[in-house]
Formats: sequence, structure tokens, C-alpha cells
Amino acid sequence: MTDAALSNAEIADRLAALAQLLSTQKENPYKIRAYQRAAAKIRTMSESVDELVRDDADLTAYGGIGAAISSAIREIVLTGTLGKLEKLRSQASAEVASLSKYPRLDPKRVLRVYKKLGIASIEALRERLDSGEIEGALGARMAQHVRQGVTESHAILLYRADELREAVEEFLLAKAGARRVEAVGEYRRRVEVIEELAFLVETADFPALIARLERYGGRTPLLEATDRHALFALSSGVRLRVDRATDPGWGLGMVRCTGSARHLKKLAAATGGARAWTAAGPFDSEEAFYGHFGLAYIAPELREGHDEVERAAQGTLAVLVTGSDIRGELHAHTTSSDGSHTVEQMAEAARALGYEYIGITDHSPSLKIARGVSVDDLWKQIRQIDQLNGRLKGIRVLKSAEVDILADGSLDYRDEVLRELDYTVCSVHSRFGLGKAEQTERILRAMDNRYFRILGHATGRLLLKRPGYEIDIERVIEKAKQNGCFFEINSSPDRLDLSADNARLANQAGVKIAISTDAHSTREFGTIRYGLDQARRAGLAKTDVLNCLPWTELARCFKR
DNA sequence: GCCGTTTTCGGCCCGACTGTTTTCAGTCG
Repeated sequence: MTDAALSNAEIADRLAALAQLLSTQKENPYKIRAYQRAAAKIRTMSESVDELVRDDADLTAYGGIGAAISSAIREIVLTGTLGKLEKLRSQASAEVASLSKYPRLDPKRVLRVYKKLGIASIEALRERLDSGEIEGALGARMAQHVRQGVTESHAILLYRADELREAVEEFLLAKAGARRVEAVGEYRRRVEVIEELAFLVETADFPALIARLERYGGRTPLLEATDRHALFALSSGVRLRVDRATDPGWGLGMVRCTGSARHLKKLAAATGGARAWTAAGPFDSEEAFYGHFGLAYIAPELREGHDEVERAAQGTLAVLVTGSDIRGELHAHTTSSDGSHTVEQMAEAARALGYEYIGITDHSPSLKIARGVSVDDLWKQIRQIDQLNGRLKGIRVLKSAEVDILADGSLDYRDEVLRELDYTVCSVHSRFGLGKAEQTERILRAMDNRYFRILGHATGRLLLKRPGYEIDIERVIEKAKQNGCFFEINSSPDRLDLSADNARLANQAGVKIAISTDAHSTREFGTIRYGLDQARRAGLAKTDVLNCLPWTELARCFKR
């Protein structure tokens, strides 16, 4: 029995290392994934797993932890090690064993890089990554994998930060003596990838609050602390920042802690600087603060230092789109392709959300893996939707498809079929490796098809996984404007594509944008909040958003 | 290894295409 308590991160690292070693053997891949899942679960827990074990708690109550992993965790906590792990480690080659310190690296892929480039160490791996040789020889995705494995990355997706925020906030209020807590920083600005989860807190005893946070998830390393802020390394990787509310009144602290550096600089320039802020206070709210300096309230999502301060002074800030402005969904899959609910189930769910219409956009034939819909089956779906519209009250089902843009820029259904649809969503799903010029030409050619309406997930990026294909977005926007085509903000939390920056560009060019979920089940309609976040960051008003229009007006937009 | 459960073992997507491949792993939704 050891006395030193292990942090959740240290326990998770051992399980991840075991998964890593198992993956180099002919082991059941589902077993490997089980260990990885359990490790990930432990990293997000606010309770100390070490304490849970010593208190004889039932770990199998947590999702992803069953009898075997539960006893492995007990062994780790009580002996400080894991026999199975040590055994595999002693049998592994030096190259593989040395990867244990990098639990995010996939040994099989690393070994491929080693072989290809004739190297055998992490140091060499780093060098070849920095020199661009890995990307050159093995592609962008491999380079991305290695980069995330060897560099200390703190980034997490916004939707993961949402879960984490709830847990940390509850901990601060219930266990760390905070009287008032609010999330601030890039999280509150709804930035799609978060490196630092920040809170403004009001407390009578800040040092005690820091001490309590150091016990979060067993042990959370304190990176820096002053009498007004503290920075921690959460076991899930992301940084946790806590700022003590020092200004009289809550409003000024929220302004200071929410805006980006660029926003705060522009704000200071427009209002006489931070000294003037303190002198003019206290402010109970941010509205009071902005109002005092003759500025309209600036929504957190806009506080990036674009032109929001000038606009707030002129009174020309857009009234940002909100969830209640959304009248329908324009990108949704069903059991006809790779969705898990039928057309009727999706329609019922859309109606329950108060939507007026839902477009059914199943995949086209080329996308085999998603069971793309044959021409015959699309005809059947068209007739089925006609029947459904005769029967269903309170929701209109739109006939559509997510049509593949083929490598040569042609669309994956013939015009005679496309003509029968109310509109189309057209997307690139193949040949991501084309060069920027070719990829751009491919999309421009597709937009010349008279049935092209909405460009689906314009860059194909998967946040923290894949950079997306390269396109000249300005040329594509220009073409869309000429040809009466539109964009979507795909709300899938790991796409968010268009990005806020690209959506801002499209909007400035006067091209309307759909906020779509790409839902593959009724549950996924809920992800629209992430698309709304990015639309608001792009400064979109409801008049800029395609699916804020009633169907009659939308139908006019779709005429070409 | 976990889960759910028609409570004892099967499912946990998956299948065609791509590439600079040296005979198959990675990739796309």
C-alpha cells in the first residue's frame, strides 16, 4: 500500500499506456478502446478516483468502467503500478516502450513514421515534424496526429468544455467556497476550440479556494497563482483559470475577463483606458458599463476586436441571431442513408421543436460508406415525402439531398433528378488531397450547375483531427454571390464549418447562410446551438440566415 | 473489456476507393 495519492490524470495515463501497448499486439481492438474510454472518463471526473478506491466505492457505477478495469484501477491506486502494464512494457521494444510518456500517440502509426523516415526516437520524431518531413512523406493527417501526440496540447472542443464548465462551476460553488461564479474568456465568447476554461469568482477566501481546486480530480497541478488569479492544469488537458472579482461591482470584472486582448485594447482606446473604467464604476452589469461609455451592449461572441467597438459607438451592431429565430432545418439524414431515424420520425421531431419545415438531405450514390441513395430510391423518397406532406400537419417536409461534388466538379445525380428537389446541399466527401487551385475549381464548376443551392461544410475540417481541404474561400464566395448559391454553418461540434471568420466573409459579401445541424438522429437537432454560436461570432442577424425565413420566402431564394 | 439484456453472449458501423503502395492500411460520413 502506498501513501502518495495518485491524481486522476496519473491513473488515466497508466490505463492509456496499457491500451497503447495492447494496440501493438494482436489484441481485440474493442478491448483497447475500452481502456482508452475508461482513461478518458477518469480524466473528466471531478472526484478523486484515488479517494473513491480507498473509500471502497463501486467504480463500476461510472460509465465505461466494468469489473476488469475497476480492479485494474484498484491495483494502480493501492500498489502504485499495474502488473499487466509492467509486464507488457518489459516485453516491448525500446521504441514502443518509450512512447508511454505520450499516451496520445498511436504506436503503430509512430512505427510507420520511424520506418519511413529511418528514425527511432521521439526527439527525431519532433525534429522531422518541425521540418515538415512527416507531412511531406506521410500526409497532413499523420502530421496532425504526431503534433498532438508530442506537443503539450491543452485544446478541447467547445462542447466538451460545456460539460467541464458545469462540473467545475458546481465544484467551485459547492466545495470551494465561491459565492458567485461565472464562466468567462474564450469559453464565454464561444470560441470553437478552448485552451483555457476561465471563471470569474467572488469569494471571501481566495487562497482557500485555490487550495480546494488543487484537490479537484484527486490532484490538479497549480501552474501559477497571485492574490487575484490562479492557473491550473486540468487532467483533461485544458487549462483552468480562476480570476478573483476585485473590482467593486460585477460588471467590470466580466468585461475585463471576457473580451479578447484585441477587444480590450480597442475598448480601452475608445473609453479612455482601464483607469477610467475603475474611476467611473462600480458597474453592477456589463450593460451598465458599456452604457456609461456611450456604447451599445456588445454580446460576448463579438468581443474579438474586429469592428464591434466602433459599431457599438455608432449604434450599428447587428441584432444577433438566436435560437428562437430558427424556423427550420435544412440538412438532415434519415435511415434512407446513414441516419438512424425515418423521414417521419425526423419530421415529427422537427415539429416538436416548433420548426415550420425540415429538409431531408440523404447522401447521394457515390458515398458508399454512408449508403448513398440510388436514383430509384430517391424517387421513392420523393413520393413518400409528397404523401407525408398530405398527411402531416404543422410541418413541411422538403425534398432534398446532400449531393456529392465529384472530383471533376459534376454533381452525383443527373439534372432530371435534381430538378425534382426543392433545393440541394452539395458537399465534397472525397479527394481531400487535391491542391488548392484544383479543389477551388472543382467547387466553382459545381456551382455552375443550376441546381446547386447550398455548399455543405465548405472546407471539410474536423476540429483537432483534420485540417480540411484547401480552397480559395474568397473566390468561392464570389461565385456563390454571382450564381445565387448559399453556404451553411454545419453545427456538428467537431466541424463548425463555415468557421466564424469565413461566415463573416460570406456575410459581408451579402451571401445568406443556413445554420444546419447535419443531424443523423432526432437527438442531434440539439447541436444547432453550436452553429448559432459561430453565426453570432460572425455577426449574423436573423435576416442573414437562410433558415430564419418562412418557407414562402425561402422558396423564392431557392429559385435560380 | 463494456454493455444490455429475449440474464449469458453477441455487438461494439462499415465498404469502396486511394495511394507512391511494394501487397495493404488509411480514409471518407
